[in-house]
Amino acid sequence: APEAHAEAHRLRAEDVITATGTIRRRDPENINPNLPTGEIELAVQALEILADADTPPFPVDDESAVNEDLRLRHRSLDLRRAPMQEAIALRHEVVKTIREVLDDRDFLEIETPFLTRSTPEGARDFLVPARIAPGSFYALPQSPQLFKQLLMIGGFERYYQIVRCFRDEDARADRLPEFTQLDVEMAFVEEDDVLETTEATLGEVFRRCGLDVPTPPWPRMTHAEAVSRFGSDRPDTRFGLELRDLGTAVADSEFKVFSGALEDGGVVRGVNAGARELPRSELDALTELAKQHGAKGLVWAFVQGGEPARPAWRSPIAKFLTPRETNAIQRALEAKPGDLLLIVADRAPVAAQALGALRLELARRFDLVPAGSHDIRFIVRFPMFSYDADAGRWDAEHHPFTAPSTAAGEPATVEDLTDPGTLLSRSYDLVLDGNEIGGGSIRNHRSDVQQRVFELIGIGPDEAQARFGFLLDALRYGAPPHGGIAFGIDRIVALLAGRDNIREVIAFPKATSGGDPLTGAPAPVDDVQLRELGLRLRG
RNA sequence: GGGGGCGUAGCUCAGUUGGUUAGAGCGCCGGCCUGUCACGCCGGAGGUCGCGGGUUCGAGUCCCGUCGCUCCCGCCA
Repeated sequence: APEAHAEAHRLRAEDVITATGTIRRRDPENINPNLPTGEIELAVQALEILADADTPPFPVDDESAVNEDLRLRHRSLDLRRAPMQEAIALRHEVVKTIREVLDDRDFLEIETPFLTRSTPEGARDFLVPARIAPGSFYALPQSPQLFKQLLMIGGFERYYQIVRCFRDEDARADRLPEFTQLDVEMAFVEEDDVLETTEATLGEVFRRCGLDVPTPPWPRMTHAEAVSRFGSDRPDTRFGLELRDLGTAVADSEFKVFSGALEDGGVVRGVNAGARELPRSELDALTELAKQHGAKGLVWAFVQGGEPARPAWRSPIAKFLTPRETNAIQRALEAKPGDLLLIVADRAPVAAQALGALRLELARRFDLVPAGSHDIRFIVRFPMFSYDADAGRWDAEHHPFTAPSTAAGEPATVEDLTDPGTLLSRSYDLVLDGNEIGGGSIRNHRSDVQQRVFELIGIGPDEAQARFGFLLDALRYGAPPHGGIAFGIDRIVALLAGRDNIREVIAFPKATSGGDPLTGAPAPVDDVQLRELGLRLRG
């Protein structure tokens, strides 16, 4: 209609309208194969503008790259864009699938408190000042760990919850101060029961969302193997560049960097980066990366051709090594002429982390991950404790409620709990393409074992009672063997959606700073509120 | 707490060894256009160069500080 046509001239981007008319086929010359609706059109008889829109601060389309801070400050506009619509819908599909599978298996979704008690240990707690008890604080949960154990003791043998958790620590691309996890706990189970439930649940999620991972059961790899071969407890196994030990090859070396590291109880390890010609500047960048991960330095060497007149290596340290040593290193790394070798001599964990990081960097730089390939595996048999040199004591590697096991992998009894350094734990992580997407453990259901674990990490009976008394008390009244696992929903959805940070799959995420650009939180509060809480600000 | 990157028009960016009046594309505004669908054509507006200080005859450019965003180390039981 002419009136509608005239009205349509007033329309601007993002106006909200109703249009009434007749759907009809387009004339053949007007068909647009690029549109889903390209074969039809609406002949408008009446047009009403329900709300007109100011010019948006950025293009509300699918392809324009826009500064993320701006997007977050106008999130309602940003959410209109197809990538966000798709990500949020995918997120819904993921949690819906999880609920269906677990419901079929007779799990109950049970809520646990958000206002709870601070148990400093691990991450920093978010605190909420308590009006009812000035000077005291609630803490937001870092996870429902203790509550779900109480549910097991309380006779709910299959629990899950899709739940927000809070940790007051600095953010990362895959980590924000508040995040969502799928929390699962089961009674009368051992490791394989939890892992099988995981395979059933996430296997179905991946199947429905079109992620091509192997059919369960998924591979299990020990923590020791992961660190040894890939320099990481969340190895990306989709490409080679595996780490090799060179300790034997350089055992008697005159080269002080190698011999010194070995004498100090450290290691000399290396990776064969393959036939790559890197300029000095990029080798320096790799050295810098190794240093950033704690290594004192990085040795690089190009293996030369076989001509007798040429030295074996082009490398700053070539002159410090005997032909026997360079040959032994080459054998250990299966090196061929032209290969670039990267070697780190340091304490074992440092060498692993540095070489593991170099390995990932090389994969990025040379695009070594086959397109469309995915790998999923459980990492099992973690160390139970790690020694904190600064604090001079042992810490639980996973958390102190994890059940220990002997070096042979058998469940540990109180009598076994003597040398913290040799103990493993009954814990497991789930790793997808080099990303940790979940982790859990079999717990201590015997209070004597639990008490002993606390002792080993320096928490005496009185302190344990003060902080975790409600759990220890409950354990005394007969607790079933139990264990569980928790998964990072944000990470899983981000991986499924192919996004490189979790903010892209959260409707209203915090920024990396921890602040919320949308609402301006955190923000000061007025004196009346502070007074009610019995708080006064310093300064 | 530490290191790297970014910050110039509404958006995305360019801006040389410091040098006249800071540019482009898109968007926006006005005009023309009844078959467009990344429309087209003509015209126009729009900039505290994140902020503060310094060096200099002169600073978007160099120096110091600071704020914001981001990636990483530390941290994340």
